[in-house]
Amino acid sequence: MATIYSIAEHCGVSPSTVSRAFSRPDLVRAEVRAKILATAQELGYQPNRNARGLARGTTGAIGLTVPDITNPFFPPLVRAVENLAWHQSQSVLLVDTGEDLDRERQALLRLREQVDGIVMVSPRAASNVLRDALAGTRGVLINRASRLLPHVIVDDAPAIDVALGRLAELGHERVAYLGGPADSWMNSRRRSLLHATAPEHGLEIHDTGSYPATPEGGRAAVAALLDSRATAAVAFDDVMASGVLVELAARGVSVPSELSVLGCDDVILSSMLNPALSSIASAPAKLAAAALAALVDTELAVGLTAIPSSFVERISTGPRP
Amino acid sequence: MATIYSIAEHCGVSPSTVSRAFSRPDLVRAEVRAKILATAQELGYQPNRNARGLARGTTGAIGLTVPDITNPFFPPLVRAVENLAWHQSQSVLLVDTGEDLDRERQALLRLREQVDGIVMVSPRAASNVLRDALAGTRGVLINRASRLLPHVIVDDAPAIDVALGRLAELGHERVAYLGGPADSWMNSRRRSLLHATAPEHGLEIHDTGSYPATPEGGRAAVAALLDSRATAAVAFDDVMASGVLVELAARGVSVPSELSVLGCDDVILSSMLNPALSSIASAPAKLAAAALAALVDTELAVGLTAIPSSFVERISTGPRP
DNA sequence: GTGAAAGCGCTAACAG
DNA sequence: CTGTTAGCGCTTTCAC
Repeated sequence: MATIYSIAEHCGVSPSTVSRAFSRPDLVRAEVRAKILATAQELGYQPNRNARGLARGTTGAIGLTVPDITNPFFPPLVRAVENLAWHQSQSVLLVDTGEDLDRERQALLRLREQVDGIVMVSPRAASNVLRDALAGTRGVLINRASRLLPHVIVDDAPAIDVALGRLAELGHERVAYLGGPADSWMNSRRRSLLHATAPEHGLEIHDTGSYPATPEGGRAAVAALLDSRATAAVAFDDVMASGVLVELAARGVSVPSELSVLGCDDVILSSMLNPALSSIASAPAKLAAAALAALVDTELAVGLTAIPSSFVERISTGPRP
Repeated sequence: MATIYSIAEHCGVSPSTVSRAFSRPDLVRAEVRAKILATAQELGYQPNRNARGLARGTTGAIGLTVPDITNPFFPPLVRAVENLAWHQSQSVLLVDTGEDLDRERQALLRLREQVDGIVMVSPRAASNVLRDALAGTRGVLINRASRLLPHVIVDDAPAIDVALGRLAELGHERVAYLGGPADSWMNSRRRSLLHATAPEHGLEIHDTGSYPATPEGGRAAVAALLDSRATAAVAFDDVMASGVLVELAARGVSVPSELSVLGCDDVILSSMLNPALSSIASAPAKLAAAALAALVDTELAVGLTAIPSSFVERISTGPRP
């Protein structure tokens, strides 16, 4: 394997010069540098990251923890993080915590030794636990406020405002909120935004309770939804909403003519459903970019970056029956 | 930060003893070991992986490249790989190549320096390019045969046999195959399996051509499908099939009463669709396990591990109209 | 500009 | 069983 030594020998210079040619090119005479880079190329040299990391105290990698990559909300986020990291020559260490708080903590302990910073999606863990597990390693929370850690969240306010406005325009008066997991930060957030925004549009919000953020959760919520006499429903996320659509179809309730349904997150899935789901869209690429920025920007010691969401109207929403 | 030196000092032993206490516990007297482990715990010691990697020539990480993690086929696979790796104290470096062959090659060059082995999902790249980029680093291909690299593929034969048998039983005679990307290995494989298996069930396969493996690809395939006068259609994958369902609904063709539709891969999505999609299921967890095993098992120098698939019948398939 | 030398934290012979 | 001694490949003063 090519090392700076083999290159040095090849070029008749010292290893330090080769090292400089890569890390501080300006400190090396142009022709020497050119020669070094050329033979590096030729020998297929790739710096050994362990060695570099050991010497520099840095790793060239960032950690990314998600609760369940199988949830369609995450892949676009992971993809965006990976992409951005790639372009800054960083690698991404991914860990799927399986919604297991203890495993999540373990993962942070393990990751913090091998990365320069960690992006965490953790809707449930107590943030002091996270802070302690990080032990000084830079960490950024996604979609979760915290007084202890920098965080980046999608701000659903604008989209919720638009969505409710649109529902009002369509003649709806009573809107049900099909809640997600009670301990999820985004769930509380969405619920309170709905309640806060509804009056401005002359709408009434009816809470149907908390359900798992799964298709089954959505199906289970339908009974309460039908009882509520609401003419439109907002589900905690699109995955739940998919279950709602399935269950409504099974019960012969047609969407949107008898009932309007909207989801949140606008995952890829939403446009594949039948009827295509109207949704409150987060912007995963922006979330990722903000998170990565916050990982570096120490100004933002414990700050918040908010990414505005938008409302995507498809065909699961229509006029009040 | 705690190191083996601080622990050694703390315990009045030499650094090497501390090192052994972790890597070769049997070589250290029990009480000494206990003391070391205790103070390690107390000091919050975590071995520095760069140092360890440098000294051992090993990294404790494996690479995983996927073409597009946003495709629902991949998250369960990624999850399974990550999970298994976790339990063997390995980390996973993920890279999403964005279906870009050149970027994929770059990624391998970069990864090979920082991992002990690479699991690649690469339906298109020439396998000699992959082999060269690996430059000796152990690499395993998923869902793609190769004479140059060890590989693990799902063997669709059993499930296709069952599925076609079932279609025959339901009275179908003419089945359309809605092909995926022409250069995808799995696409050719599925097509030939269908053609090979159909006669045994008295079925005729009609190829409708190649389409992108996207919902739009599926929608686009519908025209040819309807022209084909087939009464059942197998799509290259579930994502395409979702588009087929959408387009059929738009055209007022009802599934399964007028046309049966099946997908491949059985991604999570499939059960959320309306009607729920019958699908030829790969077993991502088994794929992952086999791939990881193949990464270690040098016996399997350039071998093949086949994972049998199964047929999941939902409600998009029914009797011939 | 460039080289020599020390060291990042850990492992792995090699002696005892 | 345990300590001593070299490195692993790269970065980084400090001289020249």
